[in-house]
Amino acid sequence: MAEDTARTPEPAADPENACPVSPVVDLVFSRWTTPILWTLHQSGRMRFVELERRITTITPKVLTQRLRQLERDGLVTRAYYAEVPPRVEYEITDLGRSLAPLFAALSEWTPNMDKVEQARNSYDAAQRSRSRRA
Amino acid sequence: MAEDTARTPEPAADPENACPVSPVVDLVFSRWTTPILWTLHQSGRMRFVELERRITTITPKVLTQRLRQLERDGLVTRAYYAEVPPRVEYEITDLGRSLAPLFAALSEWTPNMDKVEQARNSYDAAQRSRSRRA
DNA sequence: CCGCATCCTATTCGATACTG
DNA sequence: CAGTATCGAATAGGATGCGG
Repeated sequence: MAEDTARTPEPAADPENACPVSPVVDLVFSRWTTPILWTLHQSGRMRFVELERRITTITPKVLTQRLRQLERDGLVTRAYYAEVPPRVEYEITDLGRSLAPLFAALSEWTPNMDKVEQARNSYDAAQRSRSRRA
Repeated sequence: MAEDTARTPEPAADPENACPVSPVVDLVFSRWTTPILWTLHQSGRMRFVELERRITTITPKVLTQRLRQLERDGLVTRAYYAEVPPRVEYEITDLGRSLAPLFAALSEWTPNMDKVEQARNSYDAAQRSRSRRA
C-alpha cells in the first residue's frame, strides 16, 4: 500500500465547532493546493511536467499526492493517454471553477500585505527594545 | 528561548511564483488561525479562556502561539490588565476585519461541500472496484 | 513521461507539569 | 487566569531509485 492516500487530512472535525468554514479551508488551502488550483484556473488544461515547471519548488511526489487528493475531491480531472511516451493532462472541473469568487476575494486582499509587513516590523522592534531592558 | 516564535512559517516564498495569493493564504489559513479569527470576528473582544472554551480542542500552548502570530501580523490586538487574577483580552483589528469579504466568500461556498462529498464517494467506489479486479 | 515505493528528516502538535 | 517549559509522538515533506 502507498505511504499516503489521496485523502484530505480530516482534522477530526475539530475546529469546526467554532468555525463552520473549516472544512472548506482544509479542502482548498491545504499546502500546495492553492498554487495548483490557481495555475490550472489561470492557464487551463495542462500536463504533469508543465505543472511541475510552473510550481518550481514542488517535488513530483508531493505534486502527485496533491493532484490525487484534488481529483478525489472533484476539483480537478485527470486524463491519461496511453501513448509512448505516456501523457497525462489535468484540468480544473466546474466545481473547481466555482471557487473563482473565493480566489478573487483573496486577490483583492493582497494589497493589505503591506500593512501586515509594517505590523511585523513594529512588533519585532518592540520586542527587541524589550529584550534590551531585560 | 521559547520553542516556537511568533513568526509565520515563511515557506521561503516558495509557491508564490505560480500563485500571487500564497502569502495571504499562509497568513489567514495556517492551522487554527481561521477558527480564531472567525470567533473574534463573530463574537468580538474576548479573553483567553473564553477563546479556549469556544475552540474546544485547541491546547493553551498552541492558542498562545497562534495569538502571538496574529498579533505580530497586525490582525488581532492583545490587552493585558495587571489585576488579580490577571486578565487578557483579545480583539480583532480593522485589518483583521477587512478579511470579512474573504470569509463571506468562504461561507458562500460551503454548500458545495455536498458535491465534494459525492465526488469522494464516487472516487472511492471506483478505487475499490479497481482493487477487486487487480 | 508519469508516478509509485522506500527511507529518512524536520517540523509541528499535544500532553503534562509548573510559574507570576 | 494566563501563560511558559520540556518532552514525546505523529506527520508532512524531501531524496532517491525503480517500473509501466
